[in-house]
Amino acid sequence: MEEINFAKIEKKWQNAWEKEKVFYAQDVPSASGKVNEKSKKPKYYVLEMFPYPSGSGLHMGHAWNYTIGDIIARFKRMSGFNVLHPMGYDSLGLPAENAAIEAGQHPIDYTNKSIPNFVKQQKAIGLSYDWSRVLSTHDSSYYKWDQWIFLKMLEKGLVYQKTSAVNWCSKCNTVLANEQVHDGKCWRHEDIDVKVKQLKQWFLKTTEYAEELYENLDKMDWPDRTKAMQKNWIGKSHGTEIDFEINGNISNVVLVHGCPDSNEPRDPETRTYEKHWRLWLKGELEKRNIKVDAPLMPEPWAPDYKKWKKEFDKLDIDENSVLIGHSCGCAFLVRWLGDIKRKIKKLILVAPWKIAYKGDGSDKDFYEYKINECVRLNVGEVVIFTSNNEEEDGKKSVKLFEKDIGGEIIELKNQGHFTYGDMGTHEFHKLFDEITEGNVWPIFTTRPDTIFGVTFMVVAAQHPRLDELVTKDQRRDVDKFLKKLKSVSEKDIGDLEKEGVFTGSYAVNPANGKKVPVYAGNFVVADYGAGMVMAVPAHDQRDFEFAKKYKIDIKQVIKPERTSIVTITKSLKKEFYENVKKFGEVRDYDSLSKIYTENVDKVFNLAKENFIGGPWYIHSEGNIKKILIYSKQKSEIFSWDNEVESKEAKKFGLKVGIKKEQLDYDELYRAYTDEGALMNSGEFDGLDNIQAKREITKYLIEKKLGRRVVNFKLRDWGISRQRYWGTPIPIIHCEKCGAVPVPESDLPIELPKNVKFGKGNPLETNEKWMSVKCPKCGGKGRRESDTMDTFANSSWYFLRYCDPKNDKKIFDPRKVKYWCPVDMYIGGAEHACMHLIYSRFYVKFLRDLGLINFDEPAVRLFHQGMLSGEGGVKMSKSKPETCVLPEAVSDKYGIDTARFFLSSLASPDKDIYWSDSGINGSARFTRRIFEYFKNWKKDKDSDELLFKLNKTIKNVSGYYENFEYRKATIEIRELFDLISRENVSKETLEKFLKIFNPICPHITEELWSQLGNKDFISISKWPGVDEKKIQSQEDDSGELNKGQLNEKIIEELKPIIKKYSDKKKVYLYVMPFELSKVNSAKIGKAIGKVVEVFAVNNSGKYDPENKAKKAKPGMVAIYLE
RNA sequence: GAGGGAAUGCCGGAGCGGUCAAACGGGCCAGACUCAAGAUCUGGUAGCUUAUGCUUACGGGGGUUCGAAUCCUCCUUCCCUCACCA
Repeated sequence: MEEINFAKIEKKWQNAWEKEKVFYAQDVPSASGKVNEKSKKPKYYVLEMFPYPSGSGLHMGHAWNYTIGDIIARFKRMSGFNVLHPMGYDSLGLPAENAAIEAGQHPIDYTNKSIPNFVKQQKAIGLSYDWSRVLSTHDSSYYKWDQWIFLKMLEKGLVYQKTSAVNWCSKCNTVLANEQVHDGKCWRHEDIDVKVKQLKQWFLKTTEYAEELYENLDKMDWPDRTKAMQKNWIGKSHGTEIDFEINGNISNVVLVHGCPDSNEPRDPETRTYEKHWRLWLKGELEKRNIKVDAPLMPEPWAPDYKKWKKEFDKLDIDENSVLIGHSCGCAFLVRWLGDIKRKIKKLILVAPWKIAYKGDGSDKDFYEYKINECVRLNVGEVVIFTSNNEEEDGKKSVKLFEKDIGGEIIELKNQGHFTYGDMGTHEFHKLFDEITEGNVWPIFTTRPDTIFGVTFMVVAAQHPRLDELVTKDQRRDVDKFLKKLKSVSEKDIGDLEKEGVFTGSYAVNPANGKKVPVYAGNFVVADYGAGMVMAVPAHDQRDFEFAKKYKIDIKQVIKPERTSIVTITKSLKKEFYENVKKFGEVRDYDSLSKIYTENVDKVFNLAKENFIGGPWYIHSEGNIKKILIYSKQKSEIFSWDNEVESKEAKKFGLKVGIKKEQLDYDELYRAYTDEGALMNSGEFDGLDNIQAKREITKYLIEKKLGRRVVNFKLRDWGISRQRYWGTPIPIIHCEKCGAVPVPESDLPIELPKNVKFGKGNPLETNEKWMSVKCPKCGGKGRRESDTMDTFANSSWYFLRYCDPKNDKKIFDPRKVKYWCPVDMYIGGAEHACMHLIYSRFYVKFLRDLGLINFDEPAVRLFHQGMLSGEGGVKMSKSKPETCVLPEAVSDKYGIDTARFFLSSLASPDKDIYWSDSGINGSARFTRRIFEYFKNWKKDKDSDELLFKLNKTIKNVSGYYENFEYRKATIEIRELFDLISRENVSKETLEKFLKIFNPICPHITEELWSQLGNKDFISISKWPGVDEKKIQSQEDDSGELNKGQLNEKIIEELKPIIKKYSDKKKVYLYVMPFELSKVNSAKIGKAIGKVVEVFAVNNSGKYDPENKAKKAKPGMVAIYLE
């Protein structure tokens, strides 16, 4: 057999396609608005995820990925679509930088060398790309628009900067996204432990779109698993946010009263201001378990520092004390603090007074002292209350205090000197709030129904506000715990035992006012929800374990109702039933119930014999509707109901009957997390817990103690990378103005070539690039040296393909409107959560910016499977021996043979293996085709062939549409098998080539020209289907021949009648239009039974078992009686 | 623990309640052509048997149905994703 020169054929047609721009998509609409020919066709945008061009080129696995898209692009193009099938390179980013460094080259040089190599290889596979649209993200004309989008997001408030703990890979020398960390290891370096580092980072507010990102998924035609993964990632959960008051580490509140003027109304009891807020405040605080010290000072009308000090020295003051002074009390308090030099949490001065009254020198010493500067250092927080209508001296005093100890001044309206006379009330809520500020912790829960079962709280060990909760006594224990925690590497977090430590603080359960301890725990995630959980050990397994470990109360609030239905086998049922009958006559359902009730023990024993497991119990409930038997050991409950079928049993059975003794948690080894009725929950007792969720939430909302919330797991996207090879973030840091956005007109900020690699961020090694003028004030500024995550580039590239060369705008919205969204997006499943969420986010942003008019980037998404080498070895470019190279395959078998072989292996979403013997089989086929064409002589087609041809065209079209390439190859083989048996017409051969073209473009193009065609088969019209040819053949085959329906029915009935010879009458149900064709007498005669025929839509038909619905065209439904 | 997917002859892999001992390919076996091998072509490839026959078979147990690889249910096993998410 003659050898076919595949290389020559491939080159020939690749060059011809290129020269004639065969695959160039026609751009529409043009700027002038003129509509051209191609725009009249429907558009189809098929896109494969663009690669990062590695220097080592591509292997067969990559080639296959692109081929998957190419087949559909070619099919669509022939089917009359204006197809956009572009290719580009994700050349800017970490992978490329790493590869370049490894190769010892500058990333620019490395990339510029790699891309042409990639293009060459891709062209050699015969991919039908529009090469005029190729783009590379490292091109500043591309990443200019990354920067532009960043500025737009900044304008819209979707960008912010914050210091945050980041994942740091020491090998990449950069920050990794959460998604890029697997098991505490870098996604690119499996040997590198990711470390936690604190850095100032730029973030994009992806959370702003969390709701839409989540909800839209339901409407999208994407693979279920991808949608499931994204849903999981975004993690929407509905719940209730409940306010817990935790008066954390306030060890006590100390109140110092002032010295009322002699003419001021005075309270005889307290010797201070009359009806003062002091008493009200004390009461309010004590209600909340906060200790209040409010000593009465000696002779307030003639205050003496030493005497007062003596009184005060008796009090316990520590770093968690809050000290409040009023009026002259402030003067004392500050002086005293200067003397004792102790640390306190907070100092609140209300209408402070530090100036002696004119003309009265007696207590001058009390007021006019020098404030010790250590006060400023020792006091955690200072707040000064004053009022607009305070006396001049008072106002002066405020300034004096503020000068020496600083603090926040709160000026209230018309409160004078904050006495009853000035305020008109003894309630001083602003002060109360100031003391308890931040003590309300909104806690997220999905189980508000268990609120009464809360017996402790757990705050994340990494919670930023943990310190506020730690009391003096517990400080040491907590520190010890935290230290231990840090020594454990993050990768073990999953296996970590739940551990915690008491913080010393107590929270107040808003439902019942009970105090519960607050623990710090290693199992609470700091940045989800509130970073603190309400723990219900009786009904949450994790909490349960924790409570057991630390011997915390477990309070049950849901009564278990454990039921499960197990269907008992027919034979067992029968046997059991026969035995039950021995106990009495069974006439009907009630009599059966009676037997059960009266013979509980006997039935019980019988059940024991008949059914597996034990020991057994029978539970009855008055009139027995069912017997419930369960095995305590297996903790399962079997139910059997004579009347109710197993299907219904589920509906009916679950709620009825089972009474289990209340679970005793001392004996219990696990929490009860299933449904049940509430108990120990006050007014909510007895409510079904599902209902209770609603009711308790409603109650909390009414009391303003909670609210319904939706919580997301999705975090904002940290885009900062401390790397060179990324889009520079368009920000200039000015000494005066802070972070200033670069004006749009200055874009792009190009990456400087002259940088040094090795330590830290290479960009910072180019001083010339770094130092710039501030765009705002013209002063000294430095460029932001962080670059953007590579996913920023790939989040919108598919839009740029529509208008890749536009240097005025990111793209012409009219062009994008025509082409987008992408109709078919093909890429690996590994991008399900990163790239595909980010690009959805970008699309939504650009839509809200008014640039595009659709919501999602791609209508359909397809994940291809992986191609492995012979024997299942993963192909890796770093291990050349594992790789099958397209050029090698091409030389030996021709690239079309490889395309055919891979298509025939399995559906493209499955993982497949390369096999040398397998491709031999495909090579046999391609050779046979060439062989046939060589010897072919024009002739007429047989009917059988025309039937097969048309049927194949019809089916294959559907197969290409749905990525069922394997089935396409099978039918094409079958068709060719028929063709090869005879000499067929030219038309048939041409049609055959056309449907074969998407998979094997080169050889079909070659054979097409051999048949004398001067045009390209690749853009020829897809063959039509002659339905008549298919129809007539099928009729002949007798399958659905309506004239023979009677015979068919007889044949069908014969075996059934044989089997059920005792039945007298046969009812047949047919489709209405077939009724006339069915002869009941004829059939009846043939089978020897009485036959009655009904149309399925006949409402008067006799059909006790509702069989009629089973009838189908050409097929009757049968009922025997 | 949560979610998603899967299980078919020697292998890969189609399978629409009846036309299913189950497409197609690979492998293997036999035959043809050859001195021979390869290539090519033809046939076979669950068992009994050589019949337009029966039996056993689509992970296992049950069920629905006149009829199940296909529908329901439980179980087992495997793969993937997320994983202390309150």
